Amino acid sequence: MPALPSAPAEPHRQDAKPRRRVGRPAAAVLDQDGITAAALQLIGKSGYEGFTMAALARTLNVAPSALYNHVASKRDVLVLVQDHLTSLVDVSAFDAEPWDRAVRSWAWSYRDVFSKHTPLITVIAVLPVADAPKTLAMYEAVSAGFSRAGFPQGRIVSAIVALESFIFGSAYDVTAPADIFDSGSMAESTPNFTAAVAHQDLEGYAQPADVAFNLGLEAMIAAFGALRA
Amino acid sequence: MPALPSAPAEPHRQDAKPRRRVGRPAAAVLDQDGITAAALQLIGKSGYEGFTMAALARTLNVAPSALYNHVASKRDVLVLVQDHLTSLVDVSAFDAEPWDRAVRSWAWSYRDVFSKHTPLITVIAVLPVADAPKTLAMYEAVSAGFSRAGFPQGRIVSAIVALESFIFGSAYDVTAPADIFDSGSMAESTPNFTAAVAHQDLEGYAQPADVAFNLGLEAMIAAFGALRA
DNA sequence: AATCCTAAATGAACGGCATTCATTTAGTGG
DNA sequence: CCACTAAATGAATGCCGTTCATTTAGGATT
Repeated sequence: MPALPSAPAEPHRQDAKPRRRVGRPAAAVLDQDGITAAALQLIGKSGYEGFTMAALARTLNVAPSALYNHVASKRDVLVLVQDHLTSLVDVSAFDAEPWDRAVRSWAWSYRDVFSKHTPLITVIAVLPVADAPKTLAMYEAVSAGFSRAGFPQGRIVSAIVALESFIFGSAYDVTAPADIFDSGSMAESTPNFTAAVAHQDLEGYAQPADVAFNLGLEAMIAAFGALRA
Repeated sequence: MPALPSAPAEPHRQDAKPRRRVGRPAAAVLDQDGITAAALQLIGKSGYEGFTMAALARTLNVAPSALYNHVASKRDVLVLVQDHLTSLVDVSAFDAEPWDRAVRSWAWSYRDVFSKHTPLITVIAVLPVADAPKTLAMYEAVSAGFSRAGFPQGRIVSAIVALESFIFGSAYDVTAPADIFDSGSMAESTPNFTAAVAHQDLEGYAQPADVAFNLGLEAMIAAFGALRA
């Protein structure tokens, strides 16, 4: 949905002003923060298959239709959850550590958060930052860190996007089944790949997904680090 | 669904043997190839929102329930489509060009194919290769190319997975709205990021997504290239 | 204190969805 | 010609997100 300059009285707002309006009815059972918290808890308990508007309403002791006074759609709820989760991503290292360590710490944290919420990746990957203030705050912290480290300004956004793309893809990878690369009955016809799978070096990591993530992340850190002034 | 060792008479098979069984009824209106082709055409015309089992059946002049004689679920159809699309990814450069050029050509082709089919990424990213023979064939071609180029065997799979993760994430990026990084009213509170967006260098590319993809891909090619013997 | 206004909750509907199943159809091997 | 069976049908199921006319209840206005 692009912009809508003068939409009159939209049912929901992103910035959680503490319910002023003019002051009329203060006894609302529901609000966006409550919905977000309940959604997060429901997803944790039932997963994304069990996350329905009806189930969400049930945990809030409310009729499903009541949710639509605070949220325009189920997708809206997912956006709220996504933005909350992004606030859990650790950007603190950008204030305290050298650039490469900060990127490493941020990237692992980012991947870990969303590997438990891969269905949100389709939402976050194409969501305008204006609709997700906490996500925007993360970008601010990261780009400030890049700037401070002498990263050329014209490439900051591209570098962040490249890292983020890698992070999202790697988050899926975490959830892949352990036997994803078993060739099964086709092993004879794929000798190179089958051998590569059999001899994969785990490099001390517990999960293959961690090895691949480390490999790609270090590649980017090394190459991007060389761009700094 | 994990393995099912002795499932009796499963309704569908991946390898398209030319309809033998014993030889009874040869006049089937439907088969997996026809379903795949029709699905691909329907998706092209109506997108993934318009892709329903009912709509698919309609294009085949068949009742929706008839599809279930050849396919166990809608997800199964998506797997068939995904595997077909993967066969469109260009791996030919691995036979004809040096490693770095081959990786570059393969990665751009892979991203271009799936940027038009991002809803399939959730499927392909966690799908066992045994369920997708053409996808397995792609892995074979790529890992053979890595092997021939002197890439250490223990890291071939991890390197491919890292590249693939980046490719999947980047495919989403292609579909992002042009104004995704507009901070809107929050611009004053995010000066570093807002400036980085304003001064982003497009480096001659038509799309910001291409700049980021190039940046990340070249980083990986450079770092992985150094691992070769 | 009585009235008005309005945000927010309700419950019944709607259309669409994937999927199931009892039944019918139509070729083929015996 | 018969028996068998894969494949097609069409009705039914249950769930989903969402809409809407209606009711409720608390602060504002007088």
